[in-house]
Amino acid sequence: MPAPKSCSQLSTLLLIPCRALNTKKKGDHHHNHRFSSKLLLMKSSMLPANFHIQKSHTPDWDINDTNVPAINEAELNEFQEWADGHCRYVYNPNNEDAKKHISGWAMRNTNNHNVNILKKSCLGVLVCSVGCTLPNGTKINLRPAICDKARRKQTGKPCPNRNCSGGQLEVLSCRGHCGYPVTHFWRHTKYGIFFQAKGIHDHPRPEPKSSESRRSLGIGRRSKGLAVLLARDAAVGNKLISLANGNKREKHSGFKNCEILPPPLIKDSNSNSCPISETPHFYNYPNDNIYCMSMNAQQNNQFMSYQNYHHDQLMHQQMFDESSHVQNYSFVPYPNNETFPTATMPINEQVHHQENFQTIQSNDLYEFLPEEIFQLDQPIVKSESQTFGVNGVITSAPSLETSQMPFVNLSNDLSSTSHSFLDLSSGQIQTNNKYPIEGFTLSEINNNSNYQSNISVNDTQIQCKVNEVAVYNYQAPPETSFRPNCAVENEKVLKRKHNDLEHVAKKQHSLPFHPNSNQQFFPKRESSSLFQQNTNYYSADLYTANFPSKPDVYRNMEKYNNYITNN
DNA sequence: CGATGCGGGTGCA
DNA sequence: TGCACCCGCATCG
Repeated sequence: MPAPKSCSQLSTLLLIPCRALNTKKKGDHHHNHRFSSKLLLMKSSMLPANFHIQKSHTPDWDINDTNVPAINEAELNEFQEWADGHCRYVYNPNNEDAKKHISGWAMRNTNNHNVNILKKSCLGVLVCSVGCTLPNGTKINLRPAICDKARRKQTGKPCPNRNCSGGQLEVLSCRGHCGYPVTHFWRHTKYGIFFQAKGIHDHPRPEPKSSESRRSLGIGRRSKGLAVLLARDAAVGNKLISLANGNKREKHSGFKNCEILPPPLIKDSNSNSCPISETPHFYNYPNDNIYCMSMNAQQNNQFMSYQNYHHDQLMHQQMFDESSHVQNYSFVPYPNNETFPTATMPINEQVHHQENFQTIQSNDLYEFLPEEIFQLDQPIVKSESQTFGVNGVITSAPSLETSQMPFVNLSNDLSSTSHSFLDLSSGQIQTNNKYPIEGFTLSEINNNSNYQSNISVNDTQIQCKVNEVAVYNYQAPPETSFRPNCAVENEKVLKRKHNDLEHVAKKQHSLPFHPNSNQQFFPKRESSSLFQQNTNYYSADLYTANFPSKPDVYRNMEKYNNYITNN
């Protein structure tokens, strides 16, 4: 393994107890035997953003332990509304939120046939089926109803964004735990309310319950007057929150405190969780990393938006799933320097957790006209001049108009003509001047021992550009695209992705073939003179790769020709 | 009406 | 056997 480069900036090597990363399912004996009692040497960048080692004074426990430890009052945690990642907390038994098992995530009760432990699973988030964009650039991220019946009523309803044409609400399900929904466990003892979460949400946050009530006031029915009032209220409120609360919100964010803990003292052979690689780097929707829009936090117009859900982007997501572990990582000093001073996190984790960014929930923005937004305060600006810096700090807002499938803007440098890309069929990073691939920095790959075996690259940090897209030589999911030693789960994930793609395919129903490469692709609506013409395509080979039995569905040269003609 | 919790039951691995 | 998930029921606000 080569010596890490630029460690001070990018990563640190850490010894992590495997149990700290959670073990494999019981049935996966191979994994258990191989990892459960060992230490792993890992790059910190490969760890979840919310990973840090618990302080030693906190007792170890697992929610399924026969006996959970007694907890001193001093060891109780503050309530985490947005707990994410594998984490455990013990709340004060009198904490009202904990008593109600509240979560910002839409969690529904799941019967685990254990009267002592309440189990809940995440329902994901309601999104627009066409991935429309609200006037302020955010996406629809509504809270799914917990009740199945009510949720069924929600889905299929017209997108509440009045600027959306034809979109319907649909559930973006959570698959953050081995392809299954993230689960929360609650257990009450006289010492405290024990909480444990398994999995990392791979979808945007839904609107919190607190804002949900607004919908019942009529916003959802597009009652403009009230909606504008409430939207105004919401936007101002968000600004005020960002101003007034500052770090305070961190306490409730799940960003700061979410921990992956050392193994329980009482080994629980029944515990079910994913192995080390269950991080967004491996298979979470990597398009969390794209189309993130944020503002300068110090200008009080900060907000975050996932922008990540669009059916088009599922394609992109699939493409990037295979290389998600080599996407741009960012270096973020961990809030608690005592415990984990050099944690790194990918951008998407920042988006998940960084509370410098406020979420404007879409329900606050029904009927939200740009001019109305701009009347509120400073405009919610999108700037193309700002960038995602090398260290991954989000400071840019990719153009919402010019890029049909926007990417993280990684660079201001638009002059580069040489690009590297990951050839998934060979596992090799290749360089040419024709087919760049976006969204990762090669220095991360270089330093990544987990994935380095078949990858050799220059020590050049390649940064790709907004609007620049790659013909993607997709053949088949490589081994490294999934969790190592987790074949069963990988298969599940693949199956679900397959279903996703099928879903996408039905909606897209046609993709053209690239005239020169015989690959399918997503055409761009607008081509930029900055880039070579041939790079302005999204490959869709993965469609045929995933649906070898029905390639015809995606072949429609006529449509492509029409497209070329019209554009 | 929907959130929440409980629990019987099924299918899968 | 453990887990995800479905369903119905009851309670509560």
